[in-house]
Amino acid sequence: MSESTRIRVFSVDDHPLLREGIAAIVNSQADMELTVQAATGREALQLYRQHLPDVTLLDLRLPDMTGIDVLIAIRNEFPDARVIMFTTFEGDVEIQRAMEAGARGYVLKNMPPRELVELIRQAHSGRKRVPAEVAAKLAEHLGEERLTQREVDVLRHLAGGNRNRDIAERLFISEETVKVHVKHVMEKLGASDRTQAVVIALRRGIIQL
Amino acid sequence: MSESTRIRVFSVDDHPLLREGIAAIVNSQADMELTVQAATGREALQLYRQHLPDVTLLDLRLPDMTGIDVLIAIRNEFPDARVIMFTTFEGDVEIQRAMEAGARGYVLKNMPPRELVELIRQAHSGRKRVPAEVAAKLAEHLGEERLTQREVDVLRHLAGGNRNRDIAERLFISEETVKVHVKHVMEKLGASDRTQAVVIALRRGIIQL
DNA sequence: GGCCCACTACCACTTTTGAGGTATCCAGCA
DNA sequence: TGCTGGATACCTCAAAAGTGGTAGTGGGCC
Repeated sequence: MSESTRIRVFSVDDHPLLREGIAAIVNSQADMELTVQAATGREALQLYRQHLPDVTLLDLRLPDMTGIDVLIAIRNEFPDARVIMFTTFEGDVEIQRAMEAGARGYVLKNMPPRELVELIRQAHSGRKRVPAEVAAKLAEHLGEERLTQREVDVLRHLAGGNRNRDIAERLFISEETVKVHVKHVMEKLGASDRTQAVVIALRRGIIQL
Repeated sequence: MSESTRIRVFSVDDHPLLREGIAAIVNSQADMELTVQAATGREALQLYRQHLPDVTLLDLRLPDMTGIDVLIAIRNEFPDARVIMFTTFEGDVEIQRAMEAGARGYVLKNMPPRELVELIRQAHSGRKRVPAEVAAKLAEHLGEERLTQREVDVLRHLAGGNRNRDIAERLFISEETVKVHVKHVMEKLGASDRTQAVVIALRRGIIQL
């Protein structure tokens, strides 16, 4: 296989040791090479433009911005960009948002190297695939109504330990309206009280710690 | 430097790609080598006995047990074991428990490779060191009273969305006693309500999602 | 023996939450 | 145009949470 047909892989992750591992695995394959690496979102955007890689492995948590935002920015400029989200986190909402933003895959970091390179090949050839494990997470909450922006706002304040009255003040609405939002949040998440709502939201990737 | 004086490193982590990265970095050093790897706690204990490595890099989150438990088990059998905790998580309570259990270091996974190998050398030569970043986390809550076992029990039930009455039933105590525990938890964590107490506890590594 | 601490328990009281319901306004859509 | 969904608001009422204080019991420690 000639140089020019190798899949050029771009790795974006703030863990140097993990990038080292990716480099080792990718470069051990005859049909691909790790062309360039980045540790932050800003760096990722800049280097993407410079190198126009074939496949990008993108971490969800970066020091300066979220992987989702990087993904959106890249696909905004380059709609054909083939990006695989590569992360430890498995909240179904994060998976869903990534796929909606045009990710070609969503892989957990504990994935065996063999499967990772296979996914890189699949993403490169245009297929959109996620491992069964990830798909299952997504399927868990398929039919469910998702939270509105306002509800997520209220949820974040809940996590901060604010009383309904305080939330009302901060959002410039009445306490009664806050109660309505809280009620809807609990209903949609299947929580029995605000505390459980926050825990479920954290688990599902709706809010972050 | 002869073969026999190389630092023999043991890596325990359920992320194959990260282990790959550690292997690459460690083996690139003249004075150390990655001798053996494990992906689970059970495996770690078994392989430790077989290989008696000089320095162990131990992940905090493993599929079958916590890294702390593995650390305790190892140091129970081999009190001189030199173990460095190696993890993404930075709750001060987890750091504290690891150091109390006899860890020689506590390193975040986003650490630059150069510093990691330096820490391996330091741990091997008997020094107990943590990076300033980690030490700062520890210092944040130095003088504070820690939660009792019972309080942590109650906290876990809080996170599950249980009412005081339900917690009382499950722990076979009165609801009034539960209230006392909840009050103490909130006081010690500086939380204004049970929801914030749970969020703080998650952030500090007192409970897990 | 005496002391401290964790756990337990009960009482009284206020504040906050959560469950009902109804209703208006506005924007987007069929 | 009429319908729907989201955000807003107000009402009532019961239940739960949170605050304050007092106190017994058993273990461990000086």
